[in-house]
Amino acid sequence: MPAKVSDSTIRRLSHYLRILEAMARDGGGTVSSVQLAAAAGTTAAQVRKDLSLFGSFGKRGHGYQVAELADRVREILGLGRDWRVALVGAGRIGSALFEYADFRRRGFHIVAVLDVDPAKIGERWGTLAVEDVASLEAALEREGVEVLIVTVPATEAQAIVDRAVASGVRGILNFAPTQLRTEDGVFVHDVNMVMELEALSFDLTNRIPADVGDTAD
Amino acid sequence: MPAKVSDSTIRRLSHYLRILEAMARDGGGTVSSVQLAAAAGTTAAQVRKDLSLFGSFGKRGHGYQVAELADRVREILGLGRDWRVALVGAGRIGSALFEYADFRRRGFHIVAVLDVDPAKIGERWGTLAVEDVASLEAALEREGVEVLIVTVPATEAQAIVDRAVASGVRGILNFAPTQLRTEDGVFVHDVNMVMELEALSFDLTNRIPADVGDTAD
DNA sequence: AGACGCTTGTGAAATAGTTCACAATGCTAG
DNA sequence: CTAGCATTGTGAACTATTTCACAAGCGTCT
Repeated sequence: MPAKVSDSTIRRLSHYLRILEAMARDGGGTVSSVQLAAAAGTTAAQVRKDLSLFGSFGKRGHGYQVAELADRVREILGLGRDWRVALVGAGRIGSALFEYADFRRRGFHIVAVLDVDPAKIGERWGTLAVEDVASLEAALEREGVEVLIVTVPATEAQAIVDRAVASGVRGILNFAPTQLRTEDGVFVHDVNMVMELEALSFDLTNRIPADVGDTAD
Repeated sequence: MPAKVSDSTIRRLSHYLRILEAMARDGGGTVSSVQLAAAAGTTAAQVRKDLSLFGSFGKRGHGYQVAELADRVREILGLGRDWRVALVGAGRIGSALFEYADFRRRGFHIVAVLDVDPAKIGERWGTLAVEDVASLEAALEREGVEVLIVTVPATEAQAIVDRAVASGVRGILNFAPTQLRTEDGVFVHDVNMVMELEALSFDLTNRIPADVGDTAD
């Protein structure tokens, strides 16, 4: 593994992978960096640079073998295995994620669902029963959970994450709109829909192509 | 408006805003860039640089007035108004977003919900009825929609977006895992949960602090 | 009123990320 | 077996973003 891989490179690899899988379904044999870049909305040089960080996967003059490159990217991203995931927060968003087929398809298996709400505890979700978040540690250890999906209110997220980390969780997908603090070696990725809407609001307000001047301020 | 504002700056402003609002609730009078940076997980210089792009909001020696800075940031982000939003895709995720209080709180009002599924069309969602996506244009024009939230399958997203853009939509929050193509002046922001999980998978696999060597490849 | 302490606002330096441009092939055809 | 074509892999140039470091204030205290 190269010492320095930027976050944007990883995100692009994930994007390439989705495209490569679609191409593989369409029976595609080879892709050039130019084609892959066009599909991903980036440049050919960027594609080649991204891939070359991890090895030499193409053939000069011919491009990349679609199926093989997909395998390599999957391997780089660590998707060659299954991940055991616990979902904390059995609300609307949690429920939507639980049903989200793309997670399972990528090897992320939700093996426990927890909530504080007594009305929810005991509900059957697929083959699982919603458990009391009081027994978080027990559930995480029982199921060998490594990744936590957090969809609880912002005020409760930190406490839950602290407990989960103490129980061995090392990766967190955080939907709570709060800045989580964790020790080194624990990775947190945020999904913040409000932030994206606000960025959209900024664009619509300030990045209008022509006319609006820069008279403000 | 300054000519060049990076996307990361905007995302941080959104983050600052959330922190400032929490501080305002706690009655906080002033913040220094150091305090704000600590809360946001960035540096004081970064905070000052971000803010200074838009004006001079602090007082030397004393920091920023919490309530006032929050107002300014809200204004920068274009949040001083309400946005009329349509939701296309009345599935699990759509339903979760519809109930998501933080959207409304920020002035994003869902004024129409559409789907293709005949079983869903006509369902009551709050004060709205789910409409047939066939009448997308009519709904968008009737409600004066400017922002679209897309939670349909990847295969259908592009067609819907094309129609919406033709009907005057200029901002799109895209949950479909696909690269949307739009004309200039239309802003697309993606929320890609699978990508975040894959980035997490990469981190867990490759960024383990010590021990794992770089023997691969 | 003047000096002091604290914190902003901001050029300049440093670091990170992207694009360019081309030599190094691998493949195919003759 | 050699020439020609296409496309990779990659140092070097460029651009963007972050961090540094410090002069410019603002308010307070004596």
